[in-house]
Amino acid sequence: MAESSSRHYAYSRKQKSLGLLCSNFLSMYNTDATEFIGLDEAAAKLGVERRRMPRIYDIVNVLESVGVLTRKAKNKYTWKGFGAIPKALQDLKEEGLDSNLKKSDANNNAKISDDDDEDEEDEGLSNPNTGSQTETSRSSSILKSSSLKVDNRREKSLGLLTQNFVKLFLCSNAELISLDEAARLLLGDAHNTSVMRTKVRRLYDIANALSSMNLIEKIHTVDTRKPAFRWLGLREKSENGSADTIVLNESKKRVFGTDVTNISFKKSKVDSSNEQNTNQCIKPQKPRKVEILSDRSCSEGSKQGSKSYQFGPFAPVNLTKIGNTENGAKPVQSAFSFAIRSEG
DNA sequence: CGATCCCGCCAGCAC
DNA sequence: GTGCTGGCGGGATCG
Repeated sequence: MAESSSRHYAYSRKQKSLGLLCSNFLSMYNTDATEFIGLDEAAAKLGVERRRMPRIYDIVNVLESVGVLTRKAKNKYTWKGFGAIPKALQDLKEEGLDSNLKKSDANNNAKISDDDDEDEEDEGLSNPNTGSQTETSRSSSILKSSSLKVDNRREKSLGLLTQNFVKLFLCSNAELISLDEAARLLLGDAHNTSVMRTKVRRLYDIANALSSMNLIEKIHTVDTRKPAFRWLGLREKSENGSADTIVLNESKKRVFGTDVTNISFKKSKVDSSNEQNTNQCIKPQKPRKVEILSDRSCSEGSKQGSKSYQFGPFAPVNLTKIGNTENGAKPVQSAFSFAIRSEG
């Protein structure tokens, strides 16, 4: 139905992309009338074949990680809506910061060069609102050496990876994060290509889903080949939203891999095949124009007073720039101890 | 068993 | 051509 207007080709991968599917999913359910969601029903309405059911699971897992959904039972979810995102993000942020503080507490607070990057407990990653918990092995101590088999899958789940990815933004002063650096941070460091590639692959899925929610946005730098993602969070823009200009001052201009000297903006996927969606408070896929100046002291912090969860001036530590993104790859000190997990 | 969903091959597509 | 993107589905795991 209704092929994309920009290209006249019959088939385009973008029509089946995860991001578009996520947008359609949100458009369909982003109404206060929504209460429960059945996955079979959702798949049928969205025209998703049985074979591509895993894509539905992918989306749902990402949405659940930011509080939009809550798994109720098999094939059944409760719709929380975008209004639940701030709380979920706040919890995520606290978890991330708390995890970092505990980690660096042992040593002096000056440096964080932790030798052992495999001791961190995985609690603190439990999902925020757990009305009726059935599992959540909250072993808040080091006595979790028995049920490794069960936790192993959870550690690699898309949902957990999503939360850790979001924490990267919430708990750091980084303005932009590329998927490579995110993968490197989330893995610890120095991994073989295979593991990295797999992790990056998952991050693509997550980033696309988060982009469709406008929580993040893709940015292309002119220097490097690789793009990065910028955290948008929940910002209430004027509904007009015409050519918002966002200015980054000098201090925020640090990226994980690269200097942000010139940034060309690029509108992420977003095609027009998506028909009219409801005029809710938050609609997926809004075009945005961003311009980044070289240096200009904008109003620091306190972007919006009413909302919280914006970048704090604090930030853990040493998330300064890495030397080079290329294979010279300085192993960044793992400031995010919550995410590090060395499988083996 | 069916429901979930992790993994990574390999093709599409933007430079 | 290079290499970033990401559809796709096999197969492992869960309940």
